[in-house]
Amino acid sequence: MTLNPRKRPFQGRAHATVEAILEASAQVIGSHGLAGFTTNAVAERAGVSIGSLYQYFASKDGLMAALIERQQARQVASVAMAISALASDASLESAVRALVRAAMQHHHDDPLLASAIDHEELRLPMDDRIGGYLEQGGALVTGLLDRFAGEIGCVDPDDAARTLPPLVRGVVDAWANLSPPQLDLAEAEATRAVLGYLRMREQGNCAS
Amino acid sequence: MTLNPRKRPFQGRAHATVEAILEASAQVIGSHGLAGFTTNAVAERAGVSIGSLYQYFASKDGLMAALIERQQARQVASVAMAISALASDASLESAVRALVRAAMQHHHDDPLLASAIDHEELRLPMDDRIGGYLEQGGALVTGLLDRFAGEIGCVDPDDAARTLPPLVRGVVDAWANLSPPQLDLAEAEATRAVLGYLRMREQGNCAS
DNA sequence: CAATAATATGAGCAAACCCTCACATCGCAT
DNA sequence: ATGCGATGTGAGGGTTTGCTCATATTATTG
Repeated sequence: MTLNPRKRPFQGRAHATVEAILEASAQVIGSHGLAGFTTNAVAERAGVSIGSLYQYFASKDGLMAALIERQQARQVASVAMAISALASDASLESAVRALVRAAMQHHHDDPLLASAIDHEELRLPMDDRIGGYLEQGGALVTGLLDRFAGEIGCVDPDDAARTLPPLVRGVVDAWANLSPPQLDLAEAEATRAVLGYLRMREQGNCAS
Repeated sequence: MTLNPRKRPFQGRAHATVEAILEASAQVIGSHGLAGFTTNAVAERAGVSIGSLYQYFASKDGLMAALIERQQARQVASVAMAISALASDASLESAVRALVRAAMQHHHDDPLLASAIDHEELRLPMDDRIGGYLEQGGALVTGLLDRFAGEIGCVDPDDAARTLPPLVRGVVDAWANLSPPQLDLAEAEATRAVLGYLRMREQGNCAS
């Protein structure tokens, strides 16, 4: 009944097995949705036996929890990468654009996987396991906002850090899931929304 | 293999049965997620036999498709209601606020259900069944934007109609799913984002 | 080269799954 | 009242599911 891992991989090949299982999970969900996400299907796709899967994951939900954690970590890493790659004289607009691009990558590669993780994250009790990533992501955004404190309205940085990622996510998903996907518009619209949000001045209670 | 309904309810009680099944589906998903969404569980919760369920829905996926359609229709209806309830001299801000509130209702009542529908909508081939609602919702938003054409920047109304609903959705979900939920901030942040998006003027290619 | 620990296997069990079908009940028209 | 179509029933068939465990293979250690 626990969601925690069952056994740690000590040797190299064990680590490779765990990685193959997680990658296979992402692929199965990405192509057949949560409805096709069965432990047998994952094992087959990963090219390992079902027994191996259950040596490292205590249950199907445990596997899902690990997958969520992996995706969260990747998301934070790609945002961090995008920020650190920013030129020192970058404009607010180009900074926002870079962040939007980073966010687009994951969600557009695999909208089925992204929405599945959204759902399972709500269902499973994993507050403690993703809290850290949320905090890291928040810190990255607040750090960036400080750099452009002059250009932005009176937003509370912590609020912005909570609001912006899901905002971008929602807009990007909507445009990217059209057929055919409208990636350019997705980027443009998300950027517009973020910049509009950041620059807005409320009706006067803002210390100019 | 078809997603279409199997038999139409002619008598009143049959219609009640169909409604009970759909409502039970929403409740089951809302409390146990897609993982708990089984046809037997739905029938039991609806207080009907499993046989009755399969008289009106050809398959589990067919039931899901009908549920998605129902939810979409409700969403459009509540937005239409919010718009028509607007005072004729309402400000853009109060109009946006009303729309945000309408959007908040569904997603906050049942975030698990909302995210499940998001996922299944991607997995199932139902472009033809939800296209109409998308169009209706778009028409409502463009109509509203025309009323405030002076106050807003140079947004394409069709783009805005596609961008705004998921934008609001993302922001509201993020704030409403905290524990404890921050409904006031959800409304404030979503409103801010929408107003910022609408009022923004691009860097000059806007026919003032 | 043992010997021991780590890793991998897959047949298969109990439970749950989706869905069918033969039958019972209900409501309306005549 | 009678007939007939519409509606409701639920046991259970055939399949799939999550998961275990006895066993085999591979790596590491002394």
